[in-house]
Amino acid sequence: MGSMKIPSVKGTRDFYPSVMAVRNFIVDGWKAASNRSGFEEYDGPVFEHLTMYQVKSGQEIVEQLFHFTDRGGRELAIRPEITPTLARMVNQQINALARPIKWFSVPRLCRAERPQKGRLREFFQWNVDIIDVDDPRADAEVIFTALDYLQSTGLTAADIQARISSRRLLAALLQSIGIDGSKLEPLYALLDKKSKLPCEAFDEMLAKAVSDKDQAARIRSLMEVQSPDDIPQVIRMEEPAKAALEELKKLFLLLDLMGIGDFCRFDMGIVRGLAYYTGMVFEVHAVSGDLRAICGGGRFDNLLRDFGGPAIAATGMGMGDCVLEILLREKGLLSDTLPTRKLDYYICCLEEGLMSGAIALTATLRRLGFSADCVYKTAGLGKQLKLASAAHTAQSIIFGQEMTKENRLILKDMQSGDQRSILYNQFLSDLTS
RNA sequence: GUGGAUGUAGCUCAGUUGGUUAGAGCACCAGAUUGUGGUUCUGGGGGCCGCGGGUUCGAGUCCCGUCUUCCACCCCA
Repeated sequence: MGSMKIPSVKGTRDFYPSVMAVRNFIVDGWKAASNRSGFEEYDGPVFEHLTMYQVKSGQEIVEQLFHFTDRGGRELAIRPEITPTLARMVNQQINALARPIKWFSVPRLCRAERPQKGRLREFFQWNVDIIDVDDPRADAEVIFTALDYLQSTGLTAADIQARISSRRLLAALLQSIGIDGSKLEPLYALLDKKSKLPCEAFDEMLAKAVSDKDQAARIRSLMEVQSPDDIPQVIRMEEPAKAALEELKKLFLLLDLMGIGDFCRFDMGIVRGLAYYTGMVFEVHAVSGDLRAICGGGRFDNLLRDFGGPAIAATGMGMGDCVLEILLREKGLLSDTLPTRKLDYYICCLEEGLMSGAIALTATLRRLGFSADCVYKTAGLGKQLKLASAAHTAQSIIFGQEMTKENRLILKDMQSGDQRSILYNQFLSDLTS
């Protein structure tokens, strides 16, 4: 029992300092982009009542949750997404919160799925949501914020592309073809898979889902449409479809206006598996390679209502850290030598008798707001400067014979290598002036 | 949940038809250098060869099981 080696849990990562630096690099970028677009940060608990995740999902999803019973008999689950928490929090204070609400979060999430490329059991996911803006402006801003971040990492329109469609438009078109409203949901799941399936396999599955051959043929030609403008040539547009199409066109105008038109493309094949989307849906994909989506989202106007609140519009997106990190690495946009710490001063001490002075100066520097560290043991200067270098310090302070004889310390700039001696008291007063 | 591959030092990997005491590079530590870092050279510490069982005189090597990781499927909030 005493000498058991316990392995890490399947699908989890250990964030050693060098790995943590990468995670921070990503998360800091997310937060900066959120701030640029005017989002406020929030967070919730890492576990919630299990039923919260059963509201919108079936039994299969519940099997992919880490859940447990607490000592009071409560059925709880570790959060697999933060959107239900967002809905709960917003509903709880809906009358007190200033609207529109623009919130973001970077929650740590867990899903009990089998790990594979770009998917682990514990991960981080950036979420941005806009609540109570029933206008394509909000959809455009969500897409903009995601693309603004991705551009800030150095990715270009040659690397990534946002594929955009509309659930509202798709639903209206399918219904005008004659598909019954109750059949829409299973059809969404099938259409969402189209791009991953061979043509024949898709046709076969479509034939099973839609028995009417004429309907199936029209769905096939609808899915081949390249531009929203071509839709009227394939299907006669009725009023709901016309309105949805106008809304989608307005969204693309806004994306052009925001200067990200090059990144955005209409794609009838973007459906998203989930039932709760009600309008715009989008995914950002790497142009080449076979990575899963970097991020995805859309409009879900029924969200708050489904969680017992008022019917208020909402739109948002999520971006996970796993696929993103793989892509950034592939594109050479992740340095493998990100600093794990940065110091203003590192204090080297060459004589045991000077150590108490070095300790005191280190503490003084820290209290003044500088980052500072000091050797634990006196040693050769070469070795101490090596430690200073490893600590990524801007300057080294050397306590040596100059201190003993003249009360002077040596200040060495680690970038240039230049150094000068300065009276201890002068150094201190320079800092505070 | 299903299928395939994988596992040797902290990391990346060698390791002959099964045959002495399991190797290299990188990383780490020390020395060259008792007052000058990122370079170089020399040396050192580190291994239940994933784990359990089996075959064999003998297993890192062959067989079975199991776990991990990776890949694909299911799913994808």
